[in-house]
Amino acid sequence: MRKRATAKQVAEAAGVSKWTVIRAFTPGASITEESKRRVLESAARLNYTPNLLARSLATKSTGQIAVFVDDFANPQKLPFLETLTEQLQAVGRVAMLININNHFDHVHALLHADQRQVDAIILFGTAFRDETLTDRQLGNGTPPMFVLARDSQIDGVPAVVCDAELALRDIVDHLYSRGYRRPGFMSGAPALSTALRRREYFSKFWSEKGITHVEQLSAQKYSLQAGALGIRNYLSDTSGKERIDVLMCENDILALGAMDEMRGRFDLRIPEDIAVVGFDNYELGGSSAYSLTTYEQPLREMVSIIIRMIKGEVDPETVTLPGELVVRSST
Amino acid sequence: MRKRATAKQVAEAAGVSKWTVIRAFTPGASITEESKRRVLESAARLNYTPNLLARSLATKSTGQIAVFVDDFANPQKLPFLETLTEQLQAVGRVAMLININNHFDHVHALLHADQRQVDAIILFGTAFRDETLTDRQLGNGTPPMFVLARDSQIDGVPAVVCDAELALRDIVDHLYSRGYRRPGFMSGAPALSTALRRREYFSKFWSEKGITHVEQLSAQKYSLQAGALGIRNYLSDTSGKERIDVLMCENDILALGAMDEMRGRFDLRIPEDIAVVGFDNYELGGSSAYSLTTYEQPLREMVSIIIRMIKGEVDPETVTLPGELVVRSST
DNA sequence: TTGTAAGCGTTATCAC
DNA sequence: GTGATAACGCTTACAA
Repeated sequence: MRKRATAKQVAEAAGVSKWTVIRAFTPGASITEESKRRVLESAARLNYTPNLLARSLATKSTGQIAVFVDDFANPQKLPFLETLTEQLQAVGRVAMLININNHFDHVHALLHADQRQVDAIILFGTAFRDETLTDRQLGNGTPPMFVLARDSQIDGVPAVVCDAELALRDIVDHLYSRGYRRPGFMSGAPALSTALRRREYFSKFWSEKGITHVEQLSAQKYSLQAGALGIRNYLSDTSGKERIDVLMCENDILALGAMDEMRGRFDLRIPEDIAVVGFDNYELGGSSAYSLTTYEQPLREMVSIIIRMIKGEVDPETVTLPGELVVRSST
Repeated sequence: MRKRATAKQVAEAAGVSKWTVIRAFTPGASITEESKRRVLESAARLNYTPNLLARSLATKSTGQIAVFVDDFANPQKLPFLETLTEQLQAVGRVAMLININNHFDHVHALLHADQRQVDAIILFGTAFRDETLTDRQLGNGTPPMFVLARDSQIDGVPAVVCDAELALRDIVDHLYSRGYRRPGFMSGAPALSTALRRREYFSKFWSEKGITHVEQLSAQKYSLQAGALGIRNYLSDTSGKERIDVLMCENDILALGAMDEMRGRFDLRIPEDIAVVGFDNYELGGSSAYSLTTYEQPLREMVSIIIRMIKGEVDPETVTLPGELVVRSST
């Protein structure tokens, strides 16, 4: 059975009251050097550390931030999680990682996080439906929510995203200057595709260049297989001369899956037969096997801003940040 | 300001005592249907849900499991985290994701987790040094620890791992039967390499087949770049005829990095010039670009067992589980 | 079946 | 600067 020392025990050992013990552990509290020394000494001897649980109950702030994730197939989640945990911990917070896939429906997860008194909820999902969160059955007490790396369609819930308009303008400019004229766009989950707005801007900027038709491919979800299937369906149905000359995929994973399929099953050369563009700058896309042109999100800044919103240092408003085009030999 | 209804308020609204309210929310408590109905009704109206924080303080059990991660470069962490969170949540627990990289040294993280009264700690790291955790400065009250997916060198801390002996026997048998006779092994972080024991068994089984020399390559850490660098150093220093004919990498990421380098910079064919084997069965390794022979860990079972240990349903003892060889065209 | 008293380990606030 | 009182919201006895 676990047994931890409490402030009370330390107090007795040090010959002071438990409130003095608390003061010794409260930066800037008014306490004499002498008392503090004695308290810390006894504390060390008894192996005492404050119980954050009890503190949270009293202060009504847990320092715990729930992070909702629903798409573990995208390896790009990992660097985000790394940065997120790192920056949260740097300001004394900690991440509660909550899987909102399948069985764990969102409302339930929300309820659970709420019951655990988290200070905030970061929606770092991909395919979740905003509608399920819109009504927020939890009444007025719900912890503040923030959406990371996709648009928010929920009223009063701000998002921190990479600026899709800037990104797609850069991408289309690049492709146009490379001479491509028959663009295609492969989207993943329908719900997210609208939220990311990548497809929308892709079409818009092509049409500004006089190219009004963008071939639409759909992968239904975000995975290698889905990307492969998406391009396979298209290529099987379309003869060589009618094919697109460049394919933009909604993220790198789709792009990698599509590239494999194009080369492995259809013997196409990239970029000679079809060029490919992704989004995210996932590490493996940069390998010589793929050398995928892509767009990098300003991960650290995005995370940093969302944390400052949580801390209340920045007004909770949707923020879009510029990313960076990464040109490689797939275009 | 947040305001949640408390059991007391619900009690007043329902015209009962707060303990009756508790009972209505405690499965199997003795309470009349009538009381329960009235309580739940008031609770619903007031939007009441139990405060898990207060409960934890009273019960001395938080249902929170700290997961220590120090290697976010390996995408294989993601499916593990997915399974872990899924299974934890299925039994009413939740994962606290703790980054123990760089600045966040392990002892500090341990202390922090302990102060938050987590029920258990899962060490799901790669390169952490066991020594720093061995003494466990926290005294006797430390939450139980478990190591996931690598060996434990800490006294009294059990590990749940994929059986390296079985795995390497299968792998070496396979390579031998394919006719390879000049094996090389690329290891990553020195600390982990010994913990994984893959190198050790690789050499052992080759030597049982009469091949006593295994070329040792080192990548220092686990990443694409490290894998690429490791093989580059070796190939630059070794002329064609003296080269190994098969390279086993400690995990898939190293293998993918090495393959890129072998093909991109040295124009080698895989497997004709050098065959490659990885470990983990990371999804991308199965793509046609790599088609990497590898070994799959029994992820779900590993997670399941560690959770049962946490719940106390299984004795906390180190467990090794068999995985499965996945043969593809890289060998 | 239900109500009461005591306790979990802190913090906030006010006297001294 | 220090000690005391009350409170945070729940659970676990135990008594009615």
